[in-house]
Amino acid sequence: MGETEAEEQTEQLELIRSRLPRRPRRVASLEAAAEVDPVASVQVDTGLAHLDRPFEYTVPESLAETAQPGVRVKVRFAGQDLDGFVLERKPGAEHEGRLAPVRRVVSPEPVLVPSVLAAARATAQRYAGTLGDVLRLAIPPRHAAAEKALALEPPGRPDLPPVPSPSAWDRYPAGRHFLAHVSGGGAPAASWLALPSSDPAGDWPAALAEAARATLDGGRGSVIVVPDHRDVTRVDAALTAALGTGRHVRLTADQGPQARYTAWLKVLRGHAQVVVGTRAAGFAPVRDLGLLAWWDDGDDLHEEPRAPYPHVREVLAARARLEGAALLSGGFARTTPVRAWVESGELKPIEAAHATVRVSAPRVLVAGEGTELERDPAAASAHLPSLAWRTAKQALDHGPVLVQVPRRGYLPSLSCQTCRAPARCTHCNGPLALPAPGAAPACRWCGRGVSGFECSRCGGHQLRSSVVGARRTAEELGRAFPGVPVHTSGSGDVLDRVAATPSLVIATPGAEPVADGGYAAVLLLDAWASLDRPVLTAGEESVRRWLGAAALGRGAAARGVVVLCGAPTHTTIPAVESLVRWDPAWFAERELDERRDLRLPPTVRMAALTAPRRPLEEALASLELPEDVETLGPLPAGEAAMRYLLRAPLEQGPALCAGLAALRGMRSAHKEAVTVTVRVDPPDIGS
DNA sequence: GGCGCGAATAGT
DNA sequence: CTATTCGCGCCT
Repeated sequence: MGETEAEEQTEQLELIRSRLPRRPRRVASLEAAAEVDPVASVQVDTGLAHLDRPFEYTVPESLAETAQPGVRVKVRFAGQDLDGFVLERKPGAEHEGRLAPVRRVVSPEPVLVPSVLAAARATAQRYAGTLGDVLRLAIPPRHAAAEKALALEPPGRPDLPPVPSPSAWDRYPAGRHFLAHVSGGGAPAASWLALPSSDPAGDWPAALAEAARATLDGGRGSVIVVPDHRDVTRVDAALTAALGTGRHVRLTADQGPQARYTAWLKVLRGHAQVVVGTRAAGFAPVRDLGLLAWWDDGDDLHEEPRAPYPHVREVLAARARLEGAALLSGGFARTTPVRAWVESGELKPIEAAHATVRVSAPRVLVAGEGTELERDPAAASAHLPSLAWRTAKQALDHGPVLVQVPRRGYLPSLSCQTCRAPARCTHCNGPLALPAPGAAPACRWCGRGVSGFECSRCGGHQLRSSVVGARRTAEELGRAFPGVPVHTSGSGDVLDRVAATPSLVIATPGAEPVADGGYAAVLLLDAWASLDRPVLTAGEESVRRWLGAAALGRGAAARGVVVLCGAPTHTTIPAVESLVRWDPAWFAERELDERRDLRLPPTVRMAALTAPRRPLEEALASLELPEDVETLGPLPAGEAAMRYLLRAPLEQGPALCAGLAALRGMRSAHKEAVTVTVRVDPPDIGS
């Protein structure tokens, strides 16, 4: 049979092979080593935590010129050909054994520049991760065709357009100082609270572009990181207005390999000195970096979802420190981490005077939950407070109206329709929830389905979903305002802009389209649901989303109105108050004070250690921790896994991370079967 | 992670 | 004594 024949063939083959002279274990480089600096220190991409360090190789004479620091190379490592970056060339080796030769220079392009290497190292340390992991985030995959197609030398450039005379920074007294300082080669650092502007020449993209222009006037480059693709488009347009064409590039993950690498190469080769992009752009190899800016610190898109999960804020701050560049955090709201840096003096506030705020920001009204619902049948059918309905109705005579609704399935918990008590499982008292949009309610702890719900407080039998999905809301609202065109913008289908003509725009947070001339009114629905989310950041996140939508409305001077719906009215809530007063600085300060009292991030450093019970305990036992680290837990985390939270005072953060990095190295070296996940600054820790 | 090496083990 | 397997440590 075929099988036997195949076996015989294999045997024969093996016989032949065994008679051939044995291949020497190490292929000695027949070629002489380079005369100058014959040793290269190479960061080899092994993917293994305990091998995350440089290894030395000899540089053959034929690669002497091309194997420069920063280039990609192929090297033999543990019997396989691996990729690596040349970190440096040197006359001699520290390694005492025999060195293998660099096998190939993949491309003479020095893609790993010293400044980016330094930032990547700092980032790896900050997050207890490996340099290899960070470099994978920082340097896009090579695209040979792009490398070949792009000219080596920068093209000649036209003069910069004149600087616009009313500045987008006019409303912020400290803003002009900041620009002058950057322009003069300094390294100021600031947290800027932006105000709404219906005029594109005065809005936040224009302000960021102006900052980049001031930096460029001083001979230095800029990196501007924004949360998403739509923001990139807006800032890109503003940069074109401020710099003309050819001075800036956009850098986003969704560009496709060739376009992305081409844009990145333009930065590396110095063709462009200004970059606008999403989070990975934070590592762009801009020459003579003068300014690192990011918009909307609280947007979770600024957090990289791949190990070691760095936040743009930390990457940019590290680069600013290492390169002596200015740092600018902009947003309508201020997050607690940014507030912490304001408090420590690392960032100076750039804020408008109260009088300016009153004119620029829209008027904010609060419609209580449930009140006035029944008086207007049209409002009731749309689940709108009557105040919100009347406001929208009036505003629709003057322009578009934005309705912000929470993301569908975002808060899937259920409550009693009658008394609003959280709905609990009759078996284990766990919270009831809709596992998926449209699915039957079930317990989040024991997984049992719900049959015949009865509220333990009032005996009610009706369940209420805290969140009304965007689609349903759109239909309901359409009926409440007959004859008005309705647009929706949400996950999957996001609108960039809407016209100044009357229309109803239903959007989820972060997907709100910009309206020409600003919205006549903005309705923020389900405030209660937003505030009640069981996460630490529920308050600041609510303020951020509300301000983000409200800032698309016309200012009070242009009769812009915002109605916050479904907010608790029986008590004052700081988040609500800060929106009404348009005072995000006050809220951030208050929120941070509270976190400090409770020893919660960002006033402490936290890390999560997640694994099945046994390896988790082993890992914790072998972990060498600085003195004041508290161990919290373990608590169940997902299926079959447990989680410890480690809490350290900020000054012991580096020591905590060093311990965690050592732990990962040890587990990697010992080939532990199960992975222990380490995450510094874990998101979604419960409140 | 993969591979080579040496110790341990089973087969002769 | 040799063939095979297994576990450990190293990788420049």
